[in-house]
Amino acid sequence: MYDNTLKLAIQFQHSTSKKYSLSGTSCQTCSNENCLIKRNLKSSFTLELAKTKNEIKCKKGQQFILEGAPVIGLFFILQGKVKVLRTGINGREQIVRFANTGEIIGHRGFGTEEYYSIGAVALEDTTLCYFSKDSLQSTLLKDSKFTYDMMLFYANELNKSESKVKTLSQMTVRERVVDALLYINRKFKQENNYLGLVLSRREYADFVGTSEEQVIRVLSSLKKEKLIISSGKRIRIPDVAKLQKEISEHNYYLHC
DNA sequence: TCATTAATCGCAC
DNA sequence: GTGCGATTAATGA
Repeated sequence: MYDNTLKLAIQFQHSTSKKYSLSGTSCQTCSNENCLIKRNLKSSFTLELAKTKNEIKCKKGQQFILEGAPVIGLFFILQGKVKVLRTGINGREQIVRFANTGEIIGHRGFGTEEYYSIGAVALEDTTLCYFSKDSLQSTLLKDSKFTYDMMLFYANELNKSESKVKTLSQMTVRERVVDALLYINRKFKQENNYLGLVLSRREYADFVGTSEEQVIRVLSSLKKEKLIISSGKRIRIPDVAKLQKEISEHNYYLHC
């Protein structure tokens, strides 16, 4: 069954190395100050790495990492929003996390893994910076500061994913939905507390691990209780502290 | 506008 | 809590 994905991945690898040569934003002029590469540009090794950057443009809804495809490198989000998912039981998708501008995608597949264990889909038109596995690997071997920063990043990611396990296993559906709303709010904050990321009920369900119906029920009761304000897919949290109280009794103060 | 897709609700289990 | 199916709302060609 992986035949097709493999073929696609190879095609993809081909097109990224040929068509999208060094163009667009260079790392030096990039405004993503929290990007790992950007932060380490003082090093000559990283500067070398920055030169190998490829830019990839993704349309909304486009999948740029296929589950089970061979690992070809690492992606940084130059601009856009992405969901990272894994296919679960019965082919239902489980959204592992969301990623915003400046974040890294595909790092789990890096190193010993041969194939990506996750898929990634652009949630809006997104521009990615792509670095090949080889050039990244040689930089990591030479530049200890960069490697150290990567390690911190990995440690942090692991911490988050452990928190997520706790959330899923110990909280009720309602609490999980509230937690998800607060997470999206923290991560994709927008003016006047509107969530900066619009998700379908299905996507909320896939993220918190329930059915779409459950999400709908929780959201409409939250709306009745005036804890959220929503019109269609857009959701607003009028009082973040009040919503936080819904889960703070658990003392499990969670992922960011 | 109309057709397709998503959201909602009620109901049985 | 879960899952189906009917109804209604939203979206996009």
